[in-house]
Amino acid sequence: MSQARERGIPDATVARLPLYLRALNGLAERGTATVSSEDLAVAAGVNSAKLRKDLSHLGSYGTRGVGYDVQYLIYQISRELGLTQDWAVAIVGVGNLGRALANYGGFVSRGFRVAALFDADTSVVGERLVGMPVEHIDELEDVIRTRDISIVVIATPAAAAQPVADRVIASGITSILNFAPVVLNVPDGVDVRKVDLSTELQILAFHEQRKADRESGSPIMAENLAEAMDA
Amino acid sequence: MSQARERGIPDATVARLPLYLRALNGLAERGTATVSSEDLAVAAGVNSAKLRKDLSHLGSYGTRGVGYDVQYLIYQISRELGLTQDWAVAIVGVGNLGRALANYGGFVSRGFRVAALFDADTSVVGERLVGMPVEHIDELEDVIRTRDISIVVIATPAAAAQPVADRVIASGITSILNFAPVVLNVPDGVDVRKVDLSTELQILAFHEQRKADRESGSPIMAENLAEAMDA
DNA sequence: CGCACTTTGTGCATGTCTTCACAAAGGGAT
DNA sequence: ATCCCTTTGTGAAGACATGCACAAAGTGCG
Repeated sequence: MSQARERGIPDATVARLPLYLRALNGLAERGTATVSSEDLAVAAGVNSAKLRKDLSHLGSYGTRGVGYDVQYLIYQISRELGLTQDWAVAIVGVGNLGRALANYGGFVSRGFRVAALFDADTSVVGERLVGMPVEHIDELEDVIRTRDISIVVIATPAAAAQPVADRVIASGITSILNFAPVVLNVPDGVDVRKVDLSTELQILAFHEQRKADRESGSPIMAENLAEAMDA
Repeated sequence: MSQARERGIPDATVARLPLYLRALNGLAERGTATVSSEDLAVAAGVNSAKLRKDLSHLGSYGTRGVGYDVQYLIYQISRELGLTQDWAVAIVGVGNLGRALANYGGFVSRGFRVAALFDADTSVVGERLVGMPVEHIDELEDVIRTRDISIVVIATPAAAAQPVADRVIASGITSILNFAPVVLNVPDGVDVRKVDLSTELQILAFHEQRKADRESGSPIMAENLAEAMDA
């Protein structure tokens, strides 16, 4: 049995568990009862050895010669990720992105509940969205405490992000999902995850450029030497 | 000098270059002419040794005893990321998320231009957004070719994402930014980057749960829950 | 010029992540 | 019960990433 359930799941593994969970939910919907690491790995788009090692960090939940019980594995991963409880989430900033997030089905479905919406713009305050009224940012501290919010999503313009972060941290929040394109300055013990649209595009552009270079470009590359000389 | 500009910048480095670029742009706006690796590292939220090693992969652009010239470094990173040219981007799926993306200032500002918007819903087609009409998804292949689109952003519902991916790849696209919560199946040579809202939340929940466990919790409880589930 | 000071660029050690490859474990058929 | 087949869980090796610590390189002052 070894040290399977000792605390300390690698970050890289934690980052992939949601992926496995989604693949498993897909299988469950199609009525699949058990799945091998090989099949699940394909569904999740990873290498099967990696998948097995990842799952081994949670415990020994497979059956040799058979595979993993889909429902049981869903439960185990959900529990490990903390999705067997409900997390109350607040969204700050109700622009297009905030609306997209609020409407996003995946939020509500599994473990997360949008419990508050905030904006600084008084022409938006009062509007109802997914059954919730948009509240003024002045209510932030009160609402976080009274509604037991534990995760805050920042979807404000860049300039507003740091002040909002400071305020929610002062109210006891230690988990922030930041969509604003700034590096948030936070004290130890506060987790910030950043989702950045333009960063992702820039990484794509880098690879796209390299592909273009490879095709038409560098005379130094051996494959192209012959053609370069023909010209 | 050594082998600075040989091809092969580590992925981890590429992923951080956009971060440095943003920090540098912030400094440039405030009129800073040069910056040390230490100060830039703080602005970008990384370790200064890592920053220097990352930059060393691009070449030797610093001056010992002084630091880096802000404007020059901005140019060098931009060039490496391929931002000195304009990339025509198409957004497929004009729901709240698609609108948020289209309106997002960061897109246009630096190297990227929204050149087409598509949706399958005929009640959305024809609407104008950031000066572009929303076009019907049937036009996808034609527009990609005639407008020289090189990057496609998928912001559709989950079920539509794979068919859209298949079609854009058949039209010659090799760079996709996917916001739909599915693993896209693509041939070799096609780059897909995935942005997943619920994955990020789940990772936060994991860490939040661990913080809670550490304060108040018995580590044995989890084991018992699992057994209760078996019954 | 020479010296003191700053800051880069990098060799090296350390740590983390990935992948291979296989022994051990279970299922099912005869 | 025995054998064969499938599939897990993991030790070990390799690849990759990080961070320390310092020599080399530059600035500017006296």
